Amino acid sequence: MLNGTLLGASSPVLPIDCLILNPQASGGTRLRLVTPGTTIILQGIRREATVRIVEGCVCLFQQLADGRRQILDVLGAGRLFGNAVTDTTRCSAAALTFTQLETIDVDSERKGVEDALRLMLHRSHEHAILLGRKTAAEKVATALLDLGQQFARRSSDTRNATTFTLYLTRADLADWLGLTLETVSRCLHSFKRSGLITFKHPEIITIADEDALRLLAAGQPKRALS
Amino acid sequence: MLNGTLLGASSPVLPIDCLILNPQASGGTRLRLVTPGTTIILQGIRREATVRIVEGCVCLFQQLADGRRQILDVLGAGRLFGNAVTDTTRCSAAALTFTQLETIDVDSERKGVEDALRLMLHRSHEHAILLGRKTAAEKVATALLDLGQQFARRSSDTRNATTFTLYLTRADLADWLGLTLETVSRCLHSFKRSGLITFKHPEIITIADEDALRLLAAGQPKRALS
DNA sequence: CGCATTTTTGATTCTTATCAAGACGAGTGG
DNA sequence: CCACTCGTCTTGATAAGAATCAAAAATGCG
Repeated sequence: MLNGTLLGASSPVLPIDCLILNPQASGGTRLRLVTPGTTIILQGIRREATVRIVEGCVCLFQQLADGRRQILDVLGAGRLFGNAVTDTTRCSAAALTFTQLETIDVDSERKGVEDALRLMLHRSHEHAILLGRKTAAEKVATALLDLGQQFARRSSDTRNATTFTLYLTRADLADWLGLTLETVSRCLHSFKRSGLITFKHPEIITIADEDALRLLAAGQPKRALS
Repeated sequence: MLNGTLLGASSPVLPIDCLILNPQASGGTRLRLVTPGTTIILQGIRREATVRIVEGCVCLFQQLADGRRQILDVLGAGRLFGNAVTDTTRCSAAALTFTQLETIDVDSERKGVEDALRLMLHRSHEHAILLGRKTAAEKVATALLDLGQQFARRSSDTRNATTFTLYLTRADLADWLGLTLETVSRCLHSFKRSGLITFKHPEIITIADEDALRLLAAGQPKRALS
């Protein structure tokens, strides 16, 4: 386990921490704990280099030569990634929080792998319409709903408001949504002022008015946001 | 075969011609010819509703409630689509030219279906970085290279210039690239003026300087385009 | 507490969208 | 054969949304 190995330091956004996971060489160990900011490299061309997220949050991303980054998906507990599901030669994965990974046996979990692949494609298609055809506010609203669903905490709250930890920074959100971090920040504050969401700490978000957020995300006939 | 059935006429961009392909009911016929503008509906929840493009061009697209459209992929000969590969409840397919489709047997072509699914995901990821992080010129350049590869004609040309039929209109290109048709038109003319491409008819494109186009598509250090 | 990072906020610029005519081409019918 | 029409494409003027640039505020960490 080579945590701290320097790799791809050419880009400012790529974290220097880097974990090389080689399921073949790992022997008996099936579980790994990964620290935030770690870039996960799955070695081995074979489909066996595939893991399941037991707990935590991982993002899949791709980069252009000049450093522009696009986050392709944000994965929570239960999601799979690796060679059986994604082309790891083209895209990388990074842990956004302390994350526990479990190496899986692709042959005995054939069905799970296929479902993961389909889910990945389906989410990718949804992401395409978001990137290509939604406005900044619609993008951020869509992202919040998605993350709320994937990372919702057990809420002891009065209403059915969902609260979740935003493992992504504003810059990560921007790279996911095809925006800049300033625009993301402005959208979030606009939502806050409008009472759609609430947050005291910038990474603990509560969705206060899910219906309104859902309308916004779907591109409702525009109503002014303050 | 119900060619001409009215369906989804709510949207102005959706063609009124519509073919409902139901592989189960079709009996022995395996080949279908589809006319340009036809929206292809693959019936049946089962994975069997899957076809291979023998010849022609099909686009996969998705729409927002208010009519905004995002083309997810443009498929040429050899590509598969349908329930085994894409979620047909969420996205539709439309023929962009006379297209011959062949119903395939998903069980006997297990490997081919899996490869098609992987290709679809890979292209979707490339598309995401295009939509989210590339400029208009980079988007159009990338699209031209992709289409040139998929739809290249046998060229008896002197140089290694590739010529291809652009089955997509400017509006289609715009919906694929997350732009407007005017911006697409302006980019194409800018490329023409710069000598990267050539066209007399707006739908027959010749890539004159593929290397330069490739640099542009990859986001080279910006050099002014006239 | 002080430093580094992230986030917020403001002012300004720039890219691309929008709006608005024309131009071109293909097909139609007189 | 030639106006006429329709759809697509081109081109220009203007507007809007988001990016960029810049700096202050908040947060977290050692």
